[in-house]
Amino acid sequence: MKKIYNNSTRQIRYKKKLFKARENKILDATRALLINSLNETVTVSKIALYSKIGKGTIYKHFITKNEILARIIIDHEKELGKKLSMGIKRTDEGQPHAASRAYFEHRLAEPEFDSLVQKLEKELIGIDDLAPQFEELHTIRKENQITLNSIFKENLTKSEGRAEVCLDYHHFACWALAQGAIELYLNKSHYQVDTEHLVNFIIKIDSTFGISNKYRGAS
Amino acid sequence: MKKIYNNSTRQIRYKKKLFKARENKILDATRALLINSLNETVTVSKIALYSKIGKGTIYKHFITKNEILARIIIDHEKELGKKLSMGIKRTDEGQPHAASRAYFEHRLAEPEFDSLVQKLEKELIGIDDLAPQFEELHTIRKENQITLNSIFKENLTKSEGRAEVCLDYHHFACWALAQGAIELYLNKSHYQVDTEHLVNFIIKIDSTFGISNKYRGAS
Amino acid sequence: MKKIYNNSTRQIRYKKKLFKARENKILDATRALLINSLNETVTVSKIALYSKIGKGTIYKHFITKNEILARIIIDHEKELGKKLSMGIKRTDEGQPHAASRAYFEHRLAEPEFDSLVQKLEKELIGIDDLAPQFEELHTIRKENQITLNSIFKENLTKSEGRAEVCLDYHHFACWALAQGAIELYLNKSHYQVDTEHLVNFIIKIDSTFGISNKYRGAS
Amino acid sequence: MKKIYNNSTRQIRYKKKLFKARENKILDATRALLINSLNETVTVSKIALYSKIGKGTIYKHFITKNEILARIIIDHEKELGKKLSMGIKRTDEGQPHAASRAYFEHRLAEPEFDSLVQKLEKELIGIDDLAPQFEELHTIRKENQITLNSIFKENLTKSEGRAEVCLDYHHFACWALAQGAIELYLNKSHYQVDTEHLVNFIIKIDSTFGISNKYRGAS
DNA sequence: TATGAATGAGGCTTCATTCAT
DNA sequence: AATGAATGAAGCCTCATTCAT
Repeated sequence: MKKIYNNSTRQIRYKKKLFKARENKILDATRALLINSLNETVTVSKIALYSKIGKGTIYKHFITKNEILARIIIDHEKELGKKLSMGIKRTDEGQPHAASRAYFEHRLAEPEFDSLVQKLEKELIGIDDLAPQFEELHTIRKENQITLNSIFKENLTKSEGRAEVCLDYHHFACWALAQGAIELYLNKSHYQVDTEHLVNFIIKIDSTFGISNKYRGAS
Repeated sequence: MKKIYNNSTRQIRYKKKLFKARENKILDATRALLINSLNETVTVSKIALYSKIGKGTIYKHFITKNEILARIIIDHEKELGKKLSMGIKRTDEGQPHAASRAYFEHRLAEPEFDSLVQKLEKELIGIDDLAPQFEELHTIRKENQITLNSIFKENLTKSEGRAEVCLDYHHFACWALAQGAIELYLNKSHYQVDTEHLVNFIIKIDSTFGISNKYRGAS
Repeated sequence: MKKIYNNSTRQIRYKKKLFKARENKILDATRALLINSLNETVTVSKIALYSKIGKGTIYKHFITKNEILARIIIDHEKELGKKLSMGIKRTDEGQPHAASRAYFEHRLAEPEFDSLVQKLEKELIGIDDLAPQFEELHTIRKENQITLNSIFKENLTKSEGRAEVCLDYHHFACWALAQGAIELYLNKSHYQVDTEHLVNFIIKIDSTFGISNKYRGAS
Repeated sequence: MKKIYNNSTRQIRYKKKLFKARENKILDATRALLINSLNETVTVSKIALYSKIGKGTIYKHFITKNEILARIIIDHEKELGKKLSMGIKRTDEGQPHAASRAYFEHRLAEPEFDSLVQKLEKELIGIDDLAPQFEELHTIRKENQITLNSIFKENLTKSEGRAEVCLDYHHFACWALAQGAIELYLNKSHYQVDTEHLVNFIIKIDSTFGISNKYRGAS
C-alpha cells in the first residue's frame, strides 16, 4: 500500500514539476520574444512556437495572453523584492549602500527589459480582468517601497537628523533616477555615451541622495 | 489678367490653409483620443470620427497611421524646443533657472501625455518606414540637448569651474529626473502623495543640480 | 447648384441601395448555407466566401455573427406577418380560411428552413447582446398572434357562440400543429409518406379547428 | 481452483457493474448539464468535471462526444417505448387513454429536455460516424410508432369503422401536437398562460383525436 | 486502467489601408 | 479633392481528441 502511495505522490510531484517547468518555459519564451522583437507584436502563436509548447497548452497555464504579460511584470517586481532583501542583509553586514545598489542593479541590469515591463504595465492598466493581478503588483511594490524606505531611514538617523525631509520623497527621487537612467540608457537618439560610466554616476548620485544639505529647503 | 492670377494664388493659399488646418485637426483629434482612451486602442476610424474628417482624407495627409503618431512625437519635441528658447530668453533677462524650469514644465504639464508619447516612441522604434521621422526626431532632440547644455555651461562657469564633470551627464540626469517624475506622477500604486508638492520638489532638485559638491566625485 | 445637389443625393441613394443589396446578399448567403450545410457549422468565413463579400465588410452590416442569425429569425417572423395580412385581405374578400392557410403555408413552404430558424432561436436565446433583437422578435410575434386571433374570433362569432373556449388556446393549438407538421415533414425516421397530402390534411384540420364540439369540454 | 474462477468472474462482473455505473454517471452528468446550461456549450471537460470522471476515461466509454449525445437521444426514445408499453398494459386494464397519455406525459414531463433532445437530433443528423446510432434510433422510433398505431386502431374499430383515414396520419397528428405543445410550453414570447392548463387541454384534444367526424373529409 | 495535460485546427473579430464614387 | 464602404491578414481563444504517466 505504501508503495502505491509513494508511487502516486511521486507521480503527482513529478507532474507538478513538469507543469511548473512548462510555465517557466512559456514565461521565458515570452520574455525573450518581448526583448528580441521590439517592433513586431508578440503573439500567442509566436510564444507557442518559440517555447515549443502547444497554443492550447498555454491557455491551461494562463487564462489570457494578458495574464502572461501581467505575470512577467509581477515576477520582475518580486525579483526586485528578493534582491532588496539580500541587499539589506549585506548592508547589515557592513556594506553601506548595498541595498540601494541592489535596487539600481536590478533595474539597470537589463534596461531593455525593465523598459519593456514598464511599457507593458502602461498597456495593461485599466484592463478589467487584470484587476487582481494589479492589486498583487501594487501590494508587492508597496512592500518594496517600505523596504527601501527603511534603508533611508537608517541612513538619515545616522547622519545629523534631518527627519523633516519627507521619507517617501527620497524613495520617489531614487525611483525617478532609476527610471530616467533606464530611458537614458536605451534612448538611441542621445550622443553615444559610455553608459556603464553613466549608470555608475547615477548610482552614486543616488547613494548620497537625501544627504546633501542642498535639498533641505526643497521638501 | 493680374486679378485672375491673384485670384488663383489666393485660392491656392486658401486651400493650403484649409489643408494645414485639417492636418492640425487630425493631430489634435489623435492627441485627444490618445489621452482619453488610455486602455482602448486609438484606431484610424476613431480619429476620422473624432476629427470629423473622412478616413480616406486622413490618408491624403499621412501615408500611414504610424506617421501620424510619429508626427505627434516630433511635435512634442519641437514644442519643447520652443519653450527652451523662450526660457533662455527669460534667463538672459534675469530669471536664473527659467530655462531648465521650462524643460520640466513642458514635460510635467501633462504627464499623461508625455508618458504616452514615450510609449509611442518605444512602439514605433524599429519600424522601417519611419526611419526619416526618427532621424528628424533625433535631430531636434540633439538641438534641444545642446540648448540645455548651454544653460548648464553658463551656470558652471559662473560657479567655481568644475569643467571636469562631463556636461552631458548633467543633461542626462536632468532628463532622468523628469522622466522619473512623470512616471511617479502617474503611478497609481504608490502611497497617495501631494503630487504638486513632489513635482516642485523635483524641479527644485534639478534647479540646483550639478552645483552640489557632492557629485564631484561621481563623474 | 441644383445639379450638384441632385448629384450628391443621387449618389447617396445609389450607395444606400448598394449597401442594402449587400446586406441582403449576406442574409441570402447565410440562409442558403444554413439550409445546405446541415451538419457543418456555418462560419462567417463561409458566409463571406459564398456571398462574395469580404469578411470585414460583413461586420460593417452586422456587429456580430449572431446578429445575422437573429436577423434571419426576425425576417422570417416579419414575412409571416405580411402573409397573414394578405391572407386576412383575401378572407375579407370571401376566401374563408385564407388567413390561417397563409400561416401554415408560410411555415410549411420550406419546412427545413422553418425548422432551422427554430433551432437558431433555441441557440441564440439567452445571449445577452441579443436582448434587443429578441425583444423585437417577440413584439412582432405578439402582433402576429393578435392578427391570428382576430381571425378565430370572427370564425367563432359566426358559428354558434362558444366564447368559453379560450381564444389564445386556438392560436396555440394552431401553432402547435404547424410546429408538429414541420418536424414531421422533416423527420427522416418516419415511414415515407406523401408529405404534401399530409400537409393538406393538417391544414384542413386546423381550418376547422376550434369549431368542433368535441373540444368544448377541453378548455 | 474453482474458487479462483469464481473470484475472477465475480471480479469481472463487479468491474462490468462499475463500468456500467460510470457510463450512467457520464450520461446523467451530460443530461444535467444540457438542461442547466441552456446558452453555454456543454463541453467534454465540463462533463468530466461534473461527473467526476476523468476526461480520458470518458473516451473509454464513448469514442466521440457526439456518441454521448446520440446515446442520450436514443435513451429518451427507449424510455418512451417503455412508458408506452406500460400505458398499453393499463389500457388493457381498463384505462381507455392511458397509452396515448403516456406518450404525452413522457414528452411533456420535462419539456426543456425534450426540446433539447430535438435540437441535438437536428445537429447530429448527417454526421457520418453516427449512422449506426441513427439507424438504431429510427428502429426504436418505428417500433414506438407501431405501438401507438395499435392503440388508435383499437380505438377506431371500437368506433364506427373509419378505416379510410390513414392510420399513420393519426400518429403524426398526435406527434405534431406534442411537438407543438412542447415548443409552446417553452416559448417565452407568447402571452403568459397557465401552461399546465394548456397542456391538459392539448392532451385532451389528442385523446379524442381521430374520432371527430370533422376530419373525415380531410384525409 | 484512469487520468488530465497537451495539442492545434478552426472560429470570431479588429483594423490599417485601398479604391470607386 | 473628400469620402467611407470594402477588404483580408492577423490576432485571440475554445474545445474535441490524443497520449504519456
